[in-house]
Amino acid sequence: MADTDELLSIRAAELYYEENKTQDEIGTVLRLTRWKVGRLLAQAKASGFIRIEIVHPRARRLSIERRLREKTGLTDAIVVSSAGVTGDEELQSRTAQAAADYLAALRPVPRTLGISWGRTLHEVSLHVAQGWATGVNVVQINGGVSLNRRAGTAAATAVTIAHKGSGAATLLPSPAILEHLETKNAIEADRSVAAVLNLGATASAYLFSAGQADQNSALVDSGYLTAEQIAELVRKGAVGDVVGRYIDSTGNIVDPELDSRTVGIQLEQLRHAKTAVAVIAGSSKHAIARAVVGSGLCTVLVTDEETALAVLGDDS
Amino acid sequence: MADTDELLSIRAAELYYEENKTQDEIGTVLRLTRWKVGRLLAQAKASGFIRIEIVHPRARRLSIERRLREKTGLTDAIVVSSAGVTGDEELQSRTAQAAADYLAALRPVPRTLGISWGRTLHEVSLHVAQGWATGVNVVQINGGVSLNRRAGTAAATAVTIAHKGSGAATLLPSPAILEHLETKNAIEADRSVAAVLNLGATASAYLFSAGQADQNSALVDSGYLTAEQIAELVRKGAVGDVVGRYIDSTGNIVDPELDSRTVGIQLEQLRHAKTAVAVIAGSSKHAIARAVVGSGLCTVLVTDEETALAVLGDDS
DNA sequence: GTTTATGTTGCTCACCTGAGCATGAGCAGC
DNA sequence: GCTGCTCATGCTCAGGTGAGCAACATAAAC
Repeated sequence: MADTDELLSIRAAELYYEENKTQDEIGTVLRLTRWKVGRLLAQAKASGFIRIEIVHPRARRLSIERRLREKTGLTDAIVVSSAGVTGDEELQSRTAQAAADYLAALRPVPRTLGISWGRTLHEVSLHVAQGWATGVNVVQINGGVSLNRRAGTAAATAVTIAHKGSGAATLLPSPAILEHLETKNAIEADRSVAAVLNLGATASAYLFSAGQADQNSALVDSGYLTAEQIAELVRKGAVGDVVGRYIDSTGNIVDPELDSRTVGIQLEQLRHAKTAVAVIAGSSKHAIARAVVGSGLCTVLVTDEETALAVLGDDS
Repeated sequence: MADTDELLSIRAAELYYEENKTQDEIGTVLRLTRWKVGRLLAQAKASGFIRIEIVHPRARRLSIERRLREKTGLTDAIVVSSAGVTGDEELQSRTAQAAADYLAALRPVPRTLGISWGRTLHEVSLHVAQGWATGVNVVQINGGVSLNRRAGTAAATAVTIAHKGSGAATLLPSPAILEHLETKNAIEADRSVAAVLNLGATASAYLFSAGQADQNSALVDSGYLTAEQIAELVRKGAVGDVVGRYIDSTGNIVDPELDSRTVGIQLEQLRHAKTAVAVIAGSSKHAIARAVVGSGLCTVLVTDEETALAVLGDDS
């Protein structure tokens, strides 16, 4: 009986969804009343036999967003669908697009926006809509200019976002990590750097990404850290970095000594920010995404479907 | 504008399908009238952004069935969905199930049913419902008893289907292919064999499968042909076999000499049958399925989604 | 400036659909 | 055998939704 009903509900679903017949017509075909058909259809939906997917680069997964808001303390969550996606490349592009859209729709429009840098943020900057704000002040919140050609993109990211928002970019003229603590203290004390750091601390919103702890990290690429140093950090429990600071799965700094030589905003400042938007996408960033959300480093998470599910713990 | 509308239609679709909101509610959220929302939704559907899949082992693809009936001359077509399928194994099992269901629902119920043998038909026999007919006569239409242990299943297939239909099985006591033409003529002339062949020729319905032309063929497994012989047949244009007879993509016999040594129903008899049900599933059988349908060897095709699309020529 | 062709918008209406409710069959316990 | 319970069934009714239509805006052509 239950078996017959299941089969019937599938037949009904075929006629309803694939042939666009009305429940009444289906009733005639299957010799059922239209109410029975309605109930079978409801049953098919409830049993999960009907899968509705929105296949579009800019499609979002609202149900996952809701669950994220409810289960974590996030103010907001943006989850892009990964239906029909081919690789991590596209996933990150979609997520960057979504982050750019979110930034443009953010209310109140931030007067001062603190941003980090990296491949993700750079892509976000490319997608930000022209005229997303009027007179915004974009401030870098972690060091990274110079050192090699990659650094150019860090500045470009800030400048592009600022320009598209009819504003100005304030760059942080400092390396991300210094070799000696004294140098770091000295550079932070320098007026030009201190001023930028102070401005960053007062930003009305933050937009940043996170890096996974492996040899593909942007910090390795940029020459700030070696693959060996990363391996050592991983041994100590590091899952990734936020604004250049490596954290473990609970959100704590992994290596205080290294951290003391890192120039930029403190994680506590991010934790206390009213609006901190984290953009994290890709299968390699599940762990760091979890750590960021779990330790309250952001109030808003922009991510992809799989990463969101990992944060929710649905991948077990 | 078209771009804005597209994005809007995606947002609307998300709210409609994922959040189960009414079009009116969506209108309020997106600041649109409910008619505009309705139109956006229709547009999203028409553009193919909404993909509705019925995920169930026994789900069928009615739209493909309809296209098959229209584009080819088939009386009927059964296409099982391959949504969420893991391998060819499961695909064939689903298709066999569907074929069994079709047989049970066939009207008028066949008095005499001619069947071939093979892995596919054997699986169909397992799925046929108890009591699918009352007093059916199941006749083998191509040779294959004895020769090795595999042959046992050929008899079992016929017996099982007959038994479940409260009837008797009539086996064809002959090998599939004989080495010498004289032996074949002699065996065909034998009264016990001739009687079965005559009975098979008068069957009110036929149920058969088809084999691909490669070394995995059942005819190779059974020892009737060697891998080299198959290779030679392929060189001559063979795409597969139906009731032991190898055909090319246009449905013509590839090797008349070999064919003359093959015992069983003639292809022309199948072509003139009022009801000839072909059960063909799996990625390796696309070519033979195409040949069977294209040359009118069956009036009904039971297959899987991918094979059906291949028959329709949608894989180009 | 006027006209015409085209596409968009908001509406009416008829139909489709889901929720809630009354009915009656089937069944276990007394 | 009767009672009370559960559950499937068919119905009423209150929305929800799509087709068709008239009004309107827009833009190209005259």
